[in-house]
Amino acid sequence: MAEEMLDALNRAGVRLTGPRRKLAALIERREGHFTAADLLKDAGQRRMGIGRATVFRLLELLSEQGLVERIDLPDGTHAYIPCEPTHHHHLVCLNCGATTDVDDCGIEAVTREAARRSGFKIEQHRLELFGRCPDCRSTN
Amino acid sequence: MAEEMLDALNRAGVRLTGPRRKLAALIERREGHFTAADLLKDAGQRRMGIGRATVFRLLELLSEQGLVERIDLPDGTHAYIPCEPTHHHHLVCLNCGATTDVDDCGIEAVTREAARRSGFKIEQHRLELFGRCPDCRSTN
DNA sequence: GGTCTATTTGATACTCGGTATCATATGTGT
DNA sequence: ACACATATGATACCGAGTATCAAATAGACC
Repeated sequence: MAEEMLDALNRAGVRLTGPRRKLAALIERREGHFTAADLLKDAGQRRMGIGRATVFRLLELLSEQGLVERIDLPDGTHAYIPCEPTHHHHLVCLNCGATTDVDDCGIEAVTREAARRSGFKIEQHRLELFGRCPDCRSTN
Repeated sequence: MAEEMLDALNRAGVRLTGPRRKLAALIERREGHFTAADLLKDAGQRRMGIGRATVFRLLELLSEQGLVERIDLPDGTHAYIPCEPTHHHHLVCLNCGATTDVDDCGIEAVTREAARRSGFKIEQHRLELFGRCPDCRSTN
């Protein structure tokens, strides 16, 4: 998956620098969603001298390539989650932070219906689902 | 609608202070979504000496009562929109900022399907639809 | 209406996520 | 190995939101 990110950076025509490789590896080791601060802390603990700005810059790049997406948690904070660059939605575990992607299981119909009722022309939508993953569901 | 807000504040057991009345009136005059900064500017222009903190405090109160909801625009910024305190979703015009509410037109089925596929127990969801309202659709 | 007190207020200072700037370091095509 | 465009990290900055706290005030009681 770090490979995937580096490939994507290549495709985007940017350089494969040391900091970017290191950060990609750190993102790979993460589970569930994470914040920019989490990544920065990871990097700090390993004494890689990686700057704040670099972290944000990489997250922005990856997000342009669709390999990472920024979501808004129910408590209003922002988090990033690694994902596939196809259209999809996210399921986020409120307990452990695990995420999975779900593809369009019928949302098109919903947006069409909403458009019909409101007269709007709908161009984008965002659906986020929150709950408990199978693990957290059983172990408590 | 300002009435509605003041009623809700009453119901919540908080005081109906001057600043709260004034802000409720300002929110009423707004169209579409607005930011805390917008409100603050409105208040500033009318030389009501209303503090930053007060604005945020009222928005929080109203949001607890479900009369205002904070949404995340596609560009990542936060905005508030006045709305009814029932479960619903928002349709936001990307051109003029107008919003309307749409009730659950089939989303339950979508979340059930996503739950089935993923094994998650879904507890909350958030759906935001972005597009062009009837006016902006025709006039450009 | 006047008094009293808990609640609210606004000023100020702060935190936190994210961005701008800019001199220095480094990837990469040659 | 070179040259130069791109990326980096330090620093300063910005804007949304929160904490603090002394001064103001809503509203319950008389």
